[in-house]
Amino acid sequence: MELGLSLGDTPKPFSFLDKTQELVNKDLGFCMALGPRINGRSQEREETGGSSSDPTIQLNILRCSPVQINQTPPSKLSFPWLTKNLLSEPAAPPDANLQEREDGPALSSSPNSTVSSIFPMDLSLYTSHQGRGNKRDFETRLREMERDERGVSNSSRASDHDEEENCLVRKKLRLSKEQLAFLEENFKEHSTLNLKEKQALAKQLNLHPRQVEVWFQNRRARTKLKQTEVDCEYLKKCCETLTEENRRLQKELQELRALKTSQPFYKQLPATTLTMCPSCEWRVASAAASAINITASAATITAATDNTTLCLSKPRSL
DNA sequence: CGCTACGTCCGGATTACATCA
DNA sequence: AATGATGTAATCCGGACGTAG
Repeated sequence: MELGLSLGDTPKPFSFLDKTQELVNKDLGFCMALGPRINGRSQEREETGGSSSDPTIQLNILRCSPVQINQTPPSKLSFPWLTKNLLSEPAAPPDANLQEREDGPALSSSPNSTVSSIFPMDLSLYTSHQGRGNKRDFETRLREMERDERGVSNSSRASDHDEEENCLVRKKLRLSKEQLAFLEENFKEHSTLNLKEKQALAKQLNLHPRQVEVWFQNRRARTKLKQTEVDCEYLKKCCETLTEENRRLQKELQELRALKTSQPFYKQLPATTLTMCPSCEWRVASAAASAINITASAATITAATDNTTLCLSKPRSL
């Protein structure tokens, strides 16, 4: 289940408020909607990826040929270098910035892989140099390594791991513009990945599946954070509006109370108080009704209605 | 059928590094 | 060159869910 937070680019941040407009009109409240959880484990997504514990399926996926990838790509991308590079030896992506990243692991295509990555490899599977690694961390990495071993035969990665292990330096990967664009395009299509998509994406980007997974997790978190900020702004404005409304009504009420003490009978209301309802807004009528409750006896109202019929009549659009 | 252990994935919080002003 | 701010990749942790025994 997920919170019913709508996307910020919609004119109305909370789409479900359409159905509860009356509620919103009457009360300012914070609403949450519950809906089916949409993630990698949802029915339709999961069935494309198969069981996560099925190594056979993983192998079949990862061994697909470039042609297969082109036929069933995870996304309908049309990067100029994508098709070309999938079918040929990877050339450097059109990014000068990538040339500067040659201090990292060099781009290398796996001799055992039929799919050449379109991006330079810059793995950042590192060990903790501050003794922060724990059993869980180790197990997680081990799991990734094992999965990679099952599905991806990439000798260069293994050597990179060794280098990292020896260095014991935590390096932080900076994804290239192309990698980010590629990930963003995929994220636009679906914000979660099943195993198949994750591995295919990792292979194309020459990253570990874990890195792709982490990127999607962080991306979802950023999206949610951004949306929360948008919703906060919306609620803040609602709050300000209602505060102002409340202030105005309080003032009206005070004026009416003052009138009541000085002039107990509506018959004697000055004309100025009657000019406030040329459009007979329900709020005005409501304020007048409050005044009635406060000040008037039935007899007084009866007497007053002669002169103030319009103001005290039932609001038109209540 | 219910229970338990295990594996996996996710969200949220946090850390740590790279980059920029 | 030093430094603080910022962005973000990566980690940690707990919860939910599915599956096998």
